[in-house]
Amino acid sequence: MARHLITSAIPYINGIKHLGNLVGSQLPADLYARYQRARGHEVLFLCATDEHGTPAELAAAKAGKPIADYCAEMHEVQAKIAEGFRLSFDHFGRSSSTENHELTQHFAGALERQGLIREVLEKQVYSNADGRFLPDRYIEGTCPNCGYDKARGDQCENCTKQLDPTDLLNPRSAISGSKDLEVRETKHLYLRQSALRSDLDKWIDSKSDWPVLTTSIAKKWLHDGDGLQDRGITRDLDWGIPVKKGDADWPGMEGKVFYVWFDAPIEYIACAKEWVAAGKGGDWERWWRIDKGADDVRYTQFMGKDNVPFHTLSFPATILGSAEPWKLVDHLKSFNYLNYDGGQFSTSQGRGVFMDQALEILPADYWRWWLLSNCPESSDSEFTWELFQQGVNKDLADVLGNFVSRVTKFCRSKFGEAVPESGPYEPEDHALINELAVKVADYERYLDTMEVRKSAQELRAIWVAGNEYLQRVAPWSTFKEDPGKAAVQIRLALNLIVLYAALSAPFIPDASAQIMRDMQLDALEWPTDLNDFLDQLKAGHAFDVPDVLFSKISDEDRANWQQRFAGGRS
RNA sequence: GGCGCGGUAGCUCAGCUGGUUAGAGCGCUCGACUCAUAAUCGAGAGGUCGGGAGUUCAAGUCUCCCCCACGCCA
Repeated sequence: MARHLITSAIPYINGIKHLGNLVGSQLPADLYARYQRARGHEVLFLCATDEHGTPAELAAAKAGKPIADYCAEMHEVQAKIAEGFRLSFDHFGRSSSTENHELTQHFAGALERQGLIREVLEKQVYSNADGRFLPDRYIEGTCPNCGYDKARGDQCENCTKQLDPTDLLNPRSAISGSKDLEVRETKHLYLRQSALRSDLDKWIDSKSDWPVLTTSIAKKWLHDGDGLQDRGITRDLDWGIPVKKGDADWPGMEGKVFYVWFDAPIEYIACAKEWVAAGKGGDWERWWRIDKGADDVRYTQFMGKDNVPFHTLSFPATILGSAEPWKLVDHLKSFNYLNYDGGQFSTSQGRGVFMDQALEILPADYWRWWLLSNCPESSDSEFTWELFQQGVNKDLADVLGNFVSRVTKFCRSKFGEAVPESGPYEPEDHALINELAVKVADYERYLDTMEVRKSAQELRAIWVAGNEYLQRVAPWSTFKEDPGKAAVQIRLALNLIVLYAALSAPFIPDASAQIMRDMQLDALEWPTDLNDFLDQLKAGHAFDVPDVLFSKISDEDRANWQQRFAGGRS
């Protein structure tokens, strides 16, 4: 039995995520976690909300709530939606947890002891009216280059020129609009990533099995220009993890917090501690400390491509730099973007389908299946309502759902609602079993290597094989001359339904569970021996004819949704 | 402007280290079947693999140039 530590990129606390976010990390991570559990492996699957930073503070202010309350509420909202999509996290933590406070401070202390932290005196814009330092992008003014009057402190959206906040003419706070700004000196801590460059380079080079997308992004950051740059790990904010070295105060850094990019990935570790604190597990270190039993853990991270630099460089820099025996990621699965109807999903513009809305209109399995079988694995991919409708109707309703329906209804009408009395399987039945054995092995291989689209294709082919078999042996004809033979065929077909429930569970857990209930079986075991597995429903085993497993998406629904989600989110 | 990933049948995509008549699903056409959610199964049509040049006995698959789309960065 292997041990799998699996993490999904942690979603930002600010609002509900769209389907593009879901398919880029949480959903494939869940597929993998469910599959590894089904294979009998020990799995710790973690995710959390990323709660620090200016956007969270502003969102809370906009909602008129204290930041801590806002985060707590939004965490619950996201947790509930995750549950709705059947994301099987062993724990869904929070980067604002006390566990993460302690660990983040611990890492900062360890890095400091290794000589990897340096202090830098920076000039930053302070807004007297807001009573706070302003991040570059929250300062607006007139672009000195093109005269655009809503240029941001980091870049002018109009002429795309990169700017410094001090370049702006008539600068003002984007938060309050106040022009009462001044440049103040403030001290910050920098992580000396440049000193870790060759270590990181060697480490990345050792990962020959990582996707090109992943390593090419990492290599670019390591080698472009002057190479990997040192980076500030602190900010002048109220909301966040106070800057300390371990338990000790950090002289000169009072009132400052760690930068969100520094504490967010550490939450992967802290989340395991939260998992223990929540009473769900007994020992988190055996997952994370290679000196305490984690040496046999295989750690896989899932994320969108925008998160790759943090996972290949920043977080490993934190871990390597600490010189402590923490577990580093073994495999990193990154995804491209899912586009929406010819454009991008946009949280700010409310364009596309958001996770809560998706669940309002259709069950989780519909989305899980389509998103996974069309996930943006090798390049950006496209969501359109036509493709979604076609995929769901054809794959789920026609191929799988209808198979379950035709078999159970045929049996009920000819033999009753129980597995009929019958003899052993015949050559044509064994031919199917042999064919399936090959397909199941392929399916397992694709899932093991996280080839998501291919695994979905293979699963579908396994469903199709059932329909082909029925068409080939035609029990409705056989029944007329030789009811006994038809009974054998239908017994195999009924067993196939159980096989489909077991194999499909990582993709469509609710439908699988429904099938198992209808087939009156409890344990959902993985089919390790197909001959045995497909012989488990014996004569006399009662079942219920299921309700329609997947109903089709009508043209009318599709048209309505297309219109409803085209514009901004109401 | 630099870099990155792509440009393969109407659509969405596979094609590893170059090697028989370029593949899948959907869509389309025809046929079979009638147990089933007007479902299923079979057959077929459909591509000069973005363009050009080169390397090679042989290139979608390697090299160079160009075009297009997207993304990232400065």
